[in-house]
Amino acid sequence: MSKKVIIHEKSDLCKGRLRSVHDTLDLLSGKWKISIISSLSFNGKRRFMELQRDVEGIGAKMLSKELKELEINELVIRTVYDTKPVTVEYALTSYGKTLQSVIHEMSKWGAQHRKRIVKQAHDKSKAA
Amino acid sequence: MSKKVIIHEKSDLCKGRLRSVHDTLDLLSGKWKISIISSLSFNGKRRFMELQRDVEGIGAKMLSKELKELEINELVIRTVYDTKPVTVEYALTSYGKTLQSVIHEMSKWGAQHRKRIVKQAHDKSKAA
DNA sequence: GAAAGTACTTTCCAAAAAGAAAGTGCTTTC
DNA sequence: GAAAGCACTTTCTTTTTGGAAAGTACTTTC
Repeated sequence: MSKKVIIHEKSDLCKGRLRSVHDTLDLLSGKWKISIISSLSFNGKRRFMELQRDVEGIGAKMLSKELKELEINELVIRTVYDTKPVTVEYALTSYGKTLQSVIHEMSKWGAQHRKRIVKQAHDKSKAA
Repeated sequence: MSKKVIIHEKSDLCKGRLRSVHDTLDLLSGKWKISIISSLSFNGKRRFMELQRDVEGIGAKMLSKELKELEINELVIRTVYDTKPVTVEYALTSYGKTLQSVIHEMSKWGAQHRKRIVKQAHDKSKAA
């Protein structure tokens, strides 16, 4: 159950930073993780089906796989309630919330990049 | 030549942030981009073969593909010198350098995450 | 008692990504 | 003139990823 914690191996001094960036990147990559984290961060606790409805387009298999990976990395906790039938709730851990600074930086850069690309496209169409 | 600028479509208000994060993530994803950026950031200008030696394991096809994507997104400039045979140099653009804040956040988080995971593994082996 | 809902897992398949190897065209070095 | 270096591209094969559909098991509602 613990092999999905991807950690990159390299020896050099300067390569430590590279490895760290890759570790973070791998944790967030895949089409769905950011959307899942975002829903959890916005809504607090969420059940499987709720998440599936939040994250449009995701199938049960993918959702279950992504949640497992997030759980292994301790970003998300899964709580099972002994009701009939069982209720399962997912939530960000407080550790998961520490990712928010990273996500915020990415969001800021991404927003500004989009503006740049759109402006560029606009300028090009003018030139023609 | 300009279709590789990946921009996600979604309508909602809150989804704008999601889209921005995905834009950034897509730009940096793939096994090699971060390593290429890192070599360029450390060494300044670099030629194709130098990069291939810097980034261990990368093949010519991948290197050329990744460089093209970075170029399209204006993170890297490619300069051809009219020597015989031609000399080609790659370098980060000043815009490319603006990514450094994002990369730095990822690096910080990744380093601390690794510590956490290693400590956890250590604690577990003790308990056994 | 049939349908629908929750929480998944399993199987099967198609598409995409990645790597290995060879090829191109030109030049300098031995 | 053979070999090797630069900067790639092309082709072919393998691996990985992702999705659709069905299945499991249990329960509440009509």
